Amino acid sequence: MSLPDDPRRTLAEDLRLRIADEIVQGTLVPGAALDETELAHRFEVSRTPVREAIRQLAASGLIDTKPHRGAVVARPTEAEIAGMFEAMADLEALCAARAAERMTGSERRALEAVQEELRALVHLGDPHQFLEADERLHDAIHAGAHNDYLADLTRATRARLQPFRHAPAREVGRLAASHGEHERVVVAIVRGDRDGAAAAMRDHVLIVRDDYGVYVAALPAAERPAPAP
Amino acid sequence: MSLPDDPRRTLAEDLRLRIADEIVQGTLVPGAALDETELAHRFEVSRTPVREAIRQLAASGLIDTKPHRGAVVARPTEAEIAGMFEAMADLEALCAARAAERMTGSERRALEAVQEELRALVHLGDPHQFLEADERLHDAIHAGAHNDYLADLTRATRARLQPFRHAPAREVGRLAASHGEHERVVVAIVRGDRDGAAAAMRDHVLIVRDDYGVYVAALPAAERPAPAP
DNA sequence: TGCGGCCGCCTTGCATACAAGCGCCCGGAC
DNA sequence: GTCCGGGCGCTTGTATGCAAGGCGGCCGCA
Repeated sequence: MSLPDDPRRTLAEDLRLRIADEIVQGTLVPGAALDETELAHRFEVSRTPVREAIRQLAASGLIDTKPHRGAVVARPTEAEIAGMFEAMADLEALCAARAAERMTGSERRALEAVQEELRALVHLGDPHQFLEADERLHDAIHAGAHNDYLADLTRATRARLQPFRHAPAREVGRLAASHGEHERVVVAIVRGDRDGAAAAMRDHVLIVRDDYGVYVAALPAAERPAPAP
Repeated sequence: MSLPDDPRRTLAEDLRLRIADEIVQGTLVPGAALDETELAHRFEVSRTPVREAIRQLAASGLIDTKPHRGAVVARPTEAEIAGMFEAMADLEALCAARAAERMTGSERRALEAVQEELRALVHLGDPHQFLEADERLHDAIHAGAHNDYLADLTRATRARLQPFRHAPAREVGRLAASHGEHERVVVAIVRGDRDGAAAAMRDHVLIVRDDYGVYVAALPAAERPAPAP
């Protein structure tokens, strides 16, 4: 199962990607402890590359570490999550605005093609495929902004919030609504309407945030994000 | 000289701060190689904590690493630098806008106090002290936005660009001009003028970027950032 | 019986030893 | 003379061993 997939990469880099994946996929839930020895055994490597992977993930914010006390999957407070959602709305809006100004013709066509895909997937009602294509749509917009640094920041923010966007997004009603919100964004971008694209994207992200809020409120208190640090 | 300053922190963390400092201060220039063994000797530690520090710095973007080929201080292309400046303008503008909306009364007064300090320092003409206070002004605005995540992103971006903002900022004429630009920002924030604060801050950052462009153009070709990746 | 301090285990932090990849240099051939 | 290929050295990547710090449990005392 855990053979060294790609001998070109280093073990530490490989582990970083795998652990990050387990976090954003939800296999490792926020608050879960990351035991170096256990991870080393699980991936059949020594502790050294595990430690390096953990350090990198800590720097990227996905996990929290305290000296001599180990690492846990980051478990931000409600206020921190709210702040990250707000920042994500701003960043995504910026990307959309820039994309509206700068996308090439073929980029705009590719964007519309993904949106068409999403339209089809709404009817199929498969949340997994839908979310995958949704990610591609956002990715196309980030790339269309033609600013790699901004795109990286936005993607990193999405990754950090991913563990908190998972469950609510699976509600069926959400798919169609999400598609409609995207429609406004895509139309504005293709038309070159910078401010419209930004506004539509911001609204979309803020709706996602509100959905998350509703979802959390329905959770038993023990499973909610920590209210205090 | 290099005694273990604070026994509470781990060596790796300490090294990370020290190396980051040498980069933003300009002691380690973009493109300089970071030899693990050499750093280990210089700081009188083993390679292990050095490696961990390097991994964290790589994750934060201050240095570049390639497998089996070591680490160098990040040396972004001209296009990448331009993109980071653009993103910084957007981020700082966002912070300013939020600060205009959300700063408390005492935060606004503190902001004005720093601006007063800067006014005095312009006349003294000491670039070092001026830049230090300038940093405090921006920091106060980041904090005033009341969104820690956004503030962190903005500060990280400033840190990454710091090596490229150093030299041109020392021109004497720049100080007075910079102070004037700040004045617009501070007045708008204190007044609660969200859009005005954002616009003024964006202008300020873009002027800094343009100054950098002029500075680079005057440099001998060999010392300029790489034009291609 | 409840509380506080001490001891020991388990985990992380650091050092060192070993392996493996990459680049450079030199030699040979065209 | 130039270009290609192989060996050597230096660097990074990984494993392992050892030390130190934190936390929980246990025991003693009030």
